[in-house]
Amino acid sequence: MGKPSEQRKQEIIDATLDLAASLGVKKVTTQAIADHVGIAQPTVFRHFKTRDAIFVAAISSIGEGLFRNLAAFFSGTGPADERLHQLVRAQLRFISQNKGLPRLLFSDRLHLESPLLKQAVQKIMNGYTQQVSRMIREGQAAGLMRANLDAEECACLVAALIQGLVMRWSIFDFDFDLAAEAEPLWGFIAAALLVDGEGAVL
Amino acid sequence: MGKPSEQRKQEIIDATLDLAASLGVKKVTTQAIADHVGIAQPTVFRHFKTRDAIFVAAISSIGEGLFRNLAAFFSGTGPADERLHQLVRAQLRFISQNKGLPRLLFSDRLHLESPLLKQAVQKIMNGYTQQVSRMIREGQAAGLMRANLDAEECACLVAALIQGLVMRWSIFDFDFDLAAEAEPLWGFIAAALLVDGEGAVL
DNA sequence: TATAAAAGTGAGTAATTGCTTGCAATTATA
DNA sequence: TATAATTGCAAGCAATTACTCACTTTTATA
Repeated sequence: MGKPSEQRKQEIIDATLDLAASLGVKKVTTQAIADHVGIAQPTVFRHFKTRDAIFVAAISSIGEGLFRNLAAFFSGTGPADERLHQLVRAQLRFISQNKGLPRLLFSDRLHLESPLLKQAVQKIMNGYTQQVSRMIREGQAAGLMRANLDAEECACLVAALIQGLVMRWSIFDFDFDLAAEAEPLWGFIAAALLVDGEGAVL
Repeated sequence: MGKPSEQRKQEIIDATLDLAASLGVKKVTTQAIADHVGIAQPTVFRHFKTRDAIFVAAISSIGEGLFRNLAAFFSGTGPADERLHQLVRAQLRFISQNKGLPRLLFSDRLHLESPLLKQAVQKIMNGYTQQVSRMIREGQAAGLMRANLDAEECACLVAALIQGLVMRWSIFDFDFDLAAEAEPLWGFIAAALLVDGEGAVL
């Protein structure tokens, strides 16, 4: 009967993310996945009904991984500004170790071909901005962040900053240290959000 | 002899951008381009050696269009902060009218398949951040922007903000008014960069 | 108007690739 | 051990698609 289904599924997902990182989404054919896992190509379809379903599962898997990594900062107990700082750092670190994420994020498979895949990403992004805007409101309530800011709008822009940075990283072939960008990035965000932000050093 | 080559080339480029905007890059087949222009599919290859060459030409064309739209703000005579504000506004307006740009930008064709295409984009991005960092240095010299900021780093982050916003726009099916985001976006940038930024209303 | 070059096309090729099918091997369980 | 379910695979189908070729039509120009 071969390996149990759940284990194989995860192997297929991992192979997909590995291959996406190194080859790009387009080249992640079901044959390539099968070779990487070490099974025959039709066997892939024993575990996923369609190729798209594999990508949806991969996005969900990596999304869950990201949230598991960031959950501590979303709901921690320290001051909101420090938690946001740590969040940015942890997020860039996580992404720099999961290059499959930007590959999937910037694929046209996501952008028009697969509504399901897009929905999965929209869900992740909405969850993220919701958590960040909550943190910003906490920071405002504590007098740490400027009260005249629209928390939700700011959360979107913080997300945009990170995504834009990741996109630059992807376009430039992952050839700079993404995690190292956390500090100047935080300098920028702090300057924009914090009450005493004008003193930030970038 | 049919239409002169230069004119047909532009028609093919325009068709490519139109189709990319409405269908996504993957579905821009040479057949679809030919249909859209009103010629036979092999005729496309009279004007471009390969399909990739069409995409490279399309990116270059839209990049030139963008710079033509922004040139006035790069080298204007007014205060640097006002020019940057207008730049952001003009850029979002231009992109919102050229949806083919994000489609190409977020395609995996760009991200791994076609080194030439990626090079074209890298060139555009480098030119952009160079101009913006020059503006920021002008703003610093005029005492408008915080002197302790690294102009180049800030320029990258401004670019990242816009790209991230455009990406969000693309992922959410172009379903909000991108141009309208210019003002809150500028509020955020102003808060981060300007000497009196702490008073900015977002 | 004659000519050559360029633009255009119908028909076809080769390669890729998602997915199916019929059948064999393996394993859980009764 | 017998049975049923699941996992696995070799072979192949059907569709797509970038690109070629032999040939015709159009146009510039000498």
